[in-house]
Amino acid sequence: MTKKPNLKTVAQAAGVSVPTASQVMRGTGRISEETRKKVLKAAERLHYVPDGRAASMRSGEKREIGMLIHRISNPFNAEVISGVSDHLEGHGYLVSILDSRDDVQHQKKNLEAFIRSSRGGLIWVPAHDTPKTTIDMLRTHSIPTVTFLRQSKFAQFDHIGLKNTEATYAATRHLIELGHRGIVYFGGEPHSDVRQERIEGFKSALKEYGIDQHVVWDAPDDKSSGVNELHQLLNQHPDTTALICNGDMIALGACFALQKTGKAPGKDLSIIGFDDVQDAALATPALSTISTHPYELGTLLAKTILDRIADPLQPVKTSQIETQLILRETTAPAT
Amino acid sequence: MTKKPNLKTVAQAAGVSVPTASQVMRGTGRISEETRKKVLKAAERLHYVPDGRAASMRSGEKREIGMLIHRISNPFNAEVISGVSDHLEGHGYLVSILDSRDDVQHQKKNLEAFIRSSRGGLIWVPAHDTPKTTIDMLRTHSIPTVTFLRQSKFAQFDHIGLKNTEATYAATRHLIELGHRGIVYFGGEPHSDVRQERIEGFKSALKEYGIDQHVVWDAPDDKSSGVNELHQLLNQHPDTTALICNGDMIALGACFALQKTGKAPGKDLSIIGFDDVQDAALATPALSTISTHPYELGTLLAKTILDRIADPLQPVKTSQIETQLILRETTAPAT
DNA sequence: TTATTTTGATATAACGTTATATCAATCGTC
DNA sequence: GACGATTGATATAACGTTATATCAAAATAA
Repeated sequence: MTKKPNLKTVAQAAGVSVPTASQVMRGTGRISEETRKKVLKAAERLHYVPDGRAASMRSGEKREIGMLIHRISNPFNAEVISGVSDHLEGHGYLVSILDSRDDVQHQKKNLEAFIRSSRGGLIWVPAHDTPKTTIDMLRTHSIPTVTFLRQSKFAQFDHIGLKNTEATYAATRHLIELGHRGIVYFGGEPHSDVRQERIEGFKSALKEYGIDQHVVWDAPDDKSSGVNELHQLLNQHPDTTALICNGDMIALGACFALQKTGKAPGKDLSIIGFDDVQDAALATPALSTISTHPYELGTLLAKTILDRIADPLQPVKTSQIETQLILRETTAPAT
Repeated sequence: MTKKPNLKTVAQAAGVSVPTASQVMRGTGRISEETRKKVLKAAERLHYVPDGRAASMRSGEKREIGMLIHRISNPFNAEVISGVSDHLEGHGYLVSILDSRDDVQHQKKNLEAFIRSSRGGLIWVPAHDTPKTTIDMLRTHSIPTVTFLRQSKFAQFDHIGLKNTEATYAATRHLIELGHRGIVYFGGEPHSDVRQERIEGFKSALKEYGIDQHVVWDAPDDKSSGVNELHQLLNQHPDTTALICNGDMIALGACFALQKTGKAPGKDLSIIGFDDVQDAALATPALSTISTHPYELGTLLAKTILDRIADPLQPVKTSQIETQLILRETTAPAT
């Protein structure tokens, strides 16, 4: 087993100096065609691959961007990742993913390791209740950072969010115009800022139509919680005719629970989800929902962090992604 | 904005030499309590974080393990990742994920960047039709590598797979004992080795009971393909009474398609999935399926790569994870 | 011809760590 | 009180690159 080749090995094999070999590998400097070929041939023969650590340490360039997100298996996030990767790989970056599991302890550990590893930038969904110390740690090391979905309370990072308030406003308004009055906001954690924005839109639509009272039901954003909590909700608020859900998974769970009791989503209870995951369109009945544009969000994230890296001192930017109300089979006029 | 602190800064602030500061930070060497405190205080005050690149380059230790997988959003993979991370984080490693999207081009790019970045090891699901050149690249740089799920044809890496053949053998046998004779293997790509193993078990069970003829139906492993292809399958093979599916998603798709025509999974057609994703238990009717143990798989992967790193020359190891047939509501005696 | 620029390469130092060797000072031992 | 052992620190070099400065030789200009 031969030792791992480095520039020195290559240079010796090609009969040139180390800096010359370096220049050939990077295509910089003034190099004659003859020596260029010699070096490339030697590199090829030895299977030389440059050591990114050394290169990065000396040049200061970091060719890797990290994403730290709350749930890696979330299909929405997977689409965002695709958008980010496609764009950044085109610019010569490697994109790697860390999973915080929405847990501040994991997140802290990950960020510490992240800082040690000296990556070029961070695309981040802050975990719920991220403490100020964690933010400070990032700020201190002045790492180019863009957050998405959730915005940190404490620090000024570039941010790209969804038009949450507009989205639920439009959805609620649509339900009201279908004649619904008993509309409940279903799902999400009480302390979530994103959810707060959505409830904002929900409430303002109700208010606009003179409905002052509103019901918000807390529940985790997954399918099983939709299944488990629906009946409790309906028992406690029997005049409910429609749900605005905090996510598609809990909405689909609610659909299942409803069907189990012989009732039909749409006909007996109108349900609107959020995210437009693949299953939403495939479910029976197909779920009405709010579509965001995760791939485009990813592209925008990539552009934003490249801008931030290019000019770390520019003012902080915030943008919002448009959403779209998609009406399928789980929404119908109130009876 | 102050410059990023390094060991030199810290050492100066504490009035000691650089090596001393280094030893304090790592807790090695002989250091008096007094200087230890001085250095730690200075480090704290300056928010010092060591540069992992430099440390790794000098010491040869790599504290980061990469996972390169085919679909990051697959819930099965998400569980595996949890298992790997929990174990390796306990050993001081950072686990980062790359997504190959099951595309050999993406995979190649990712691996090249991976090699440049000098990580400590690779946990890998090779993309379909991974070419020999890609394998050779990995071999040449002697990166500790463990594959899972899919085994490379060309190279000898440590590998952890599922007991695919046993799993489908047991499932098929169960269906036969329920009286089924028209059993079809549904889903998967023709050139998949994993699938081939599963078909092996399927066929050998049939053979054991004197059923020589068998039907295998190719189809992508997702829900929509289950929905779309079921009727075609049933038209072409009207005597089908049971399906062994290549994955839960296509199985759930088949359930939906069946229900849409007024028939009932279990009663009119027995269906068994593979993976036991969260939705399998929540669906109506609940899906009978084969459970693998993704978290345990992850733990085993972590242990395996640690062993490989500790002793790169030890013989290649291969193991298989047990599976478990889980009977829910989509399997019933043949009528 | 001599002076000047261009070409193609190299020498040297630096990035931020850690491994190894070394060293003075303190300690214990007989 | 002379000797070796231990303690607590440091000097030096090395990891594999790249930035900068330098330099001889060839080409061009005056």
